[in-house]
Amino acid sequence: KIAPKGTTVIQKKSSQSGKYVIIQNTNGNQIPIKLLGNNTITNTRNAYQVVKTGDGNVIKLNKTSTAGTGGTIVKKIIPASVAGTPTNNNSNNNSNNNNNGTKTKIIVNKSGNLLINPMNKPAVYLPSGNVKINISSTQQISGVEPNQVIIKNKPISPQIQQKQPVKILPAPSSAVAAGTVTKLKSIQRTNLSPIPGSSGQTQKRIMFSGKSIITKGNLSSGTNQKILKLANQTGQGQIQQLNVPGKGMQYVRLMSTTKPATDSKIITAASTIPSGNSKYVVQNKTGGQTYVVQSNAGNLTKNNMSIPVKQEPISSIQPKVQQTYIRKQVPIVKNESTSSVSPVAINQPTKLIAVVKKDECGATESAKITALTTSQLNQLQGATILPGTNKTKIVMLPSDYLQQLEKISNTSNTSITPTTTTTNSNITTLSSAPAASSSITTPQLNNFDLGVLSQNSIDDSAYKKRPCNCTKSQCLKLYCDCFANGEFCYNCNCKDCFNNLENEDERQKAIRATLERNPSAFKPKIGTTKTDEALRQHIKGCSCKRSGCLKNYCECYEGKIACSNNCKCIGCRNTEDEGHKFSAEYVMQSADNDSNSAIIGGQNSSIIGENSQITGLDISVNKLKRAANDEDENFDQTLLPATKQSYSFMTPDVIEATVQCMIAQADECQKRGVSVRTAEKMILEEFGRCLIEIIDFSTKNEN
DNA sequence: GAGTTTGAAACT
DNA sequence: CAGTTTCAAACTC
Repeated sequence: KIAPKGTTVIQKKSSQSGKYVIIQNTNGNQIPIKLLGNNTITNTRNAYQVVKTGDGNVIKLNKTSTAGTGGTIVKKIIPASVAGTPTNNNSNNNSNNNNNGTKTKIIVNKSGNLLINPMNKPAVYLPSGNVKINISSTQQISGVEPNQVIIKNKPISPQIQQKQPVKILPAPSSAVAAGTVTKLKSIQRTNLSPIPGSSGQTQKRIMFSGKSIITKGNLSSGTNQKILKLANQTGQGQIQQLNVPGKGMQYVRLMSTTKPATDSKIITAASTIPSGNSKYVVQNKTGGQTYVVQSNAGNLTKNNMSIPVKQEPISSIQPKVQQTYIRKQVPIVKNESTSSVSPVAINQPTKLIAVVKKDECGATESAKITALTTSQLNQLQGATILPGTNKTKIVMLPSDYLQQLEKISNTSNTSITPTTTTTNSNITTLSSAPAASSSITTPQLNNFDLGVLSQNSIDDSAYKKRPCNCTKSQCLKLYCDCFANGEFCYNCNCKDCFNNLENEDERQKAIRATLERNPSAFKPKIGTTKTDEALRQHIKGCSCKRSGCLKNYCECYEGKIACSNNCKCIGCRNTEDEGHKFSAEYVMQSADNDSNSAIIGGQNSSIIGENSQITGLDISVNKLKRAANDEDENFDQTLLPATKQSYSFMTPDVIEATVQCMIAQADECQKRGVSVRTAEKMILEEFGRCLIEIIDFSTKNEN
């Protein structure tokens, strides 16, 4: 940080109370600045001195002289509580100061701003001409003791003071670029009109994690409690990790903003869950709100592209609905890069959308709603019971709890043993109360209570982030992929990990340090040229020497792009000229084990896999695969099926828009009160219409 | 799964 | 900015 202009360091001083730098301003006033913590006075350069404080701040001071023995401590730090009154008080027994306020002072005003009066005038509260230096409050910077100040020429950066849910723009992984990774993102909910009679209905929100079934409220007729299952134990006021693929770990906090609801319902009943579709629309029976949108990777696009889930401020959705829980996202770092996750004020209610987890045990995929009795709940260790009535409790369980429950149900004959009922809809209840079971498994769909458009719940793959294995970097260096992607570590195998919320301070420091080294450190490495959006290039280029840029050591190869002039590689074979060879080689190498093979091949690929319907075309699969990786101008792109087009057109925005249309259609269905089957049909037709538009657009817009 | 290779990141 | 070291992933056996 740069000291006020004109100041010079005249002495470095240590005392029992710490280290000081005595600076002299243009008026000859000597001002001591106490350094912080284990600060050190480091390099003395020719032109300036650099003072490094304990927290990593650097004060850069012009150096004109080292002479002088001044350095009278003019230490006048007025507590904020009393600093509101202009004062001339210099009570630190400094001989060079008097009490008439004519000497330079350092005061702290009410706002916690450090004021230095360099004009040798009486110190008054916020006088013009004073140098105003913002300081952080001691609550906001760790390691800063009371009465210590950090001098900054600018306010503390917002990401320190306010944790805004702005995420570092992650560098797109190669898999994402290929459009093949199952990815859960956010979808903005459309305004869904409430069902009449919803006014004043108290509702709760659903919290969820990628591995959880989350539901809440009591069932339509049962008196049992439901289980919310989260990845980790959590509860109101506690922070819960949510892994939002593509956005990394998101941390949410459950907070109560109102009294517990007397009776809340979100999922009231389940109908038979058909398979083969792509989404859940779960609606409050009485409130009329659509709460849950669940997509799965498998069906919507045939490319394992998943449907995002997004929060939306509740105020724009249902003002009359009383909000019980809100979601707070904790930021990673402030970044001007766009992010689909908008900052959310701490106390701003948000709409939460739940994801229903795939039943890992069942042969068929299913959603699960579980109900337990109080006695059972009391025996659930690790569960957090959220406020609710006796009839309605929300319980959050560790992610593996359902499995535990299933084991219990299979092995135990104690009172906790639940009655397991599996219905056609594969909704399993664990309850001793038949009423609850029936309420869950009723095949009747009441007023679009639960329109399940897809049976393919999201499995873990939808949340999979490649775990890191860092051992020495504490996951705070770019060596760590999680950190480099702006994500928290989650389900990783790292040691001494600091890339988590518990070490947010350290993490923020690391982020700042990384950005200091390279301001573009968190930006995508692979961008597009200005002239050709389709031509992706590694911005920095690789520097491979021995791999020929034909192995995943090479970032270009890993990103499935050819090396460019940006590269400094030696013996590169990853070029446009060798593109055919490279691409074919790549496909042959990767088809077997690459998860991306789902899109460009594989037995079950609906596009160009062995069972593909288009294999009859006079194009070999390999040629298609190869061409999909080529920029071969001689290759007839129109021969390509969705593979190529999907890169260009199935962008997140397009997918999001598509799903929005489908949600709107669902809303329309609900308004009309059509049957579920009709609703499914209408929504699928809407999906088809969207696809036609996309295809239409793609054929008209080659770029 | 252990050991080696590789190249980006970090450091000097 | 160049050279070296560190690091974690990719790769090999």
